[in-house]
Amino acid sequence: MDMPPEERLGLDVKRAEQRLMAAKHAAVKIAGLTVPQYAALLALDASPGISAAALARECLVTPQAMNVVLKNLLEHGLIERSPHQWHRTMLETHLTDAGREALRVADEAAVIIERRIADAFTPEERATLRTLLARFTAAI
Amino acid sequence: MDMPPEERLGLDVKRAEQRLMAAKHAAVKIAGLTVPQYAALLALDASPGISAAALARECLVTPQAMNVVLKNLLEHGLIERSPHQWHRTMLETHLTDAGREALRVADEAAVIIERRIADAFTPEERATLRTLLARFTAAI
DNA sequence: AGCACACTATCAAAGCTTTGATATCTATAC
DNA sequence: GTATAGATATCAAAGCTTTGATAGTGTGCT
Repeated sequence: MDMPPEERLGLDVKRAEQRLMAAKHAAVKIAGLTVPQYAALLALDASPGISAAALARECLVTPQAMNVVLKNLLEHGLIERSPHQWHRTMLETHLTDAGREALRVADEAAVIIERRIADAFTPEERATLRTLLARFTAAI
Repeated sequence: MDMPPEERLGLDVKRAEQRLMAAKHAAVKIAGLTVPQYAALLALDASPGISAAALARECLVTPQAMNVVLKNLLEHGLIERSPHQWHRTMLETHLTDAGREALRVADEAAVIIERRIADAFTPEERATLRTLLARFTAAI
């Protein structure tokens, strides 16, 4: 039960991620999107016609979670899903024009945040942070 | 729309936090707890009788979110809440014996993870990581 | 051909989180 | 004494996430 908070690096990572998510949430909100929706649209734009399962892997969530996100995007008319040619068990997902527009607006705001973060570090510091975080992840 | 992923540090932080949460989730699960429940019990153990609102601030969540967590803990008999003496609008929250035991079991497993992470770095590296993460947070 | 394995989608349950809105009580200022 | 401001709890709605379970479909091995 005794471990000084100074050594609990988990808290620092969590706090950083929490602040990042809060900022991104506010940013993409102006496009009427949530962060998971923005992430899905971004991946969808890079890989048109991708399946929901593949999209889930890309976004590091479970297929069920992605399903809910896609359901909401569908209801808002930002994507459309159509049955695949031979893979009858597969649904092809594509952005609609409204989806592309929402993504454009959201990405504009989101990039501002990422740029502000990136500019706060020198290239060497960025590399150091990435290396340390990679070791952090690997240690778990 | 164009920003090379190499410069998007947010992804690295998110991945690290995600892996950390997954590991902690598995750890505290053996005590029948979720991570937010574990965090609440930990803070509750450090500050007996604290109010739900104060607990929410401690755990960096909204009072509503904490309310749900406490409701579940209450149903599982891990905490008890009683009206405050003069602050009639306040509820004092305390751990039950079952709560203390669950916290003990969960913390034992959780500390193993934090220790494994801490041991993956030298003290200087730990300090560097904390500094960089602080600047990361501040930049947002 | 037949069978096992892997992948896809989807339903259900449980839980966390947020924003927004309400009601009550305390404390401080006037 | 009253009024305003701050704090507390709580209801409701919307959304994300996980684990568990079900069912159809494609692929490759025997």
